[in-house]
Amino acid sequence: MSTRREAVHQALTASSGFRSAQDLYADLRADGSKIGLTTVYRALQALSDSGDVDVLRTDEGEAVYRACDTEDHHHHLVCRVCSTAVEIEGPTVERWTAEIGAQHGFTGVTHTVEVFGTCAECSKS
Amino acid sequence: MSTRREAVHQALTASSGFRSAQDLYADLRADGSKIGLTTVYRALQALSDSGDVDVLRTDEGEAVYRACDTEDHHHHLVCRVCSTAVEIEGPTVERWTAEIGAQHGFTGVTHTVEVFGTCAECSKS
DNA sequence: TCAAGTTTTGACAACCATTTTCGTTTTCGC
DNA sequence: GCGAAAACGAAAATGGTTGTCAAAACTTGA
Repeated sequence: MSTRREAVHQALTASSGFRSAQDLYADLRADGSKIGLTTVYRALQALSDSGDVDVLRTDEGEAVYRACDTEDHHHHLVCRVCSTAVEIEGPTVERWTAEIGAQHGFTGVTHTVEVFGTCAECSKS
Repeated sequence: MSTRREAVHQALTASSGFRSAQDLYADLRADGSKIGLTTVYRALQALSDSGDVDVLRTDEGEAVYRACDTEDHHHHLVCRVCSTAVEIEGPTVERWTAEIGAQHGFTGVTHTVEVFGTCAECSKS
């Protein structure tokens, strides 16, 4: 893993939430790095290809990334104020989606599940 | 509801799957309509604001729309080949996501759940 | 240590879906 | 019909993301 890719990965790990490529670029530049925006995109592409980071799309269509603890299949509970995310697992949903697919004769069934809310911290204000 | 908006709504209803604004624009023009791309976007915006159509984002970040039978909260089982979608409901997921949120002290919990697969028809080939 | 080849990088331009702008056309109430 | 208000559409602007390409950095073999 090249230094630049490491830097991007580290910048991501420094946050507990989902960050956009532009966010990370701004962070890195603010830290004095001379990294280019193109390289940030390339690093994130590579990291997501290798399964080291998770990607999802905001309602506005922007791609946001997160360095998760586990590489196993999981979902997220995301705070819509501070964007902090908690990794969640759930045999319940896995079973449910598989059943739904089977019931309608679908094969190769996969799913996307994301839960949003306001975290305890942010709920205070 | 204006004529143009109706035309867009109808074009959407003609399909059982999710379509992008660009798709619908192409369809309408192919049918001889002189509608403009801007108007298609405006119509879709209005339709989704009023809850008449559902929106979701593809992996590429493109917005796709669907005219669903029910206006109630529901999810979709989407064929990744022909994009046909089946509307699904599930007390199971609703309950599960609410519990997950509560467990972590999150308030105002919502969720997005989409199931993908290859439909029976498309599985044949 | 040095030169040639390979990989990585980053400035800039290109892309493409979507939004804005703005002048024109259509619709509607009277 | 008439005029105000809403809807339209062509073209330009926006903004995230990707492609291009020459320069910089790292490898390798001698």
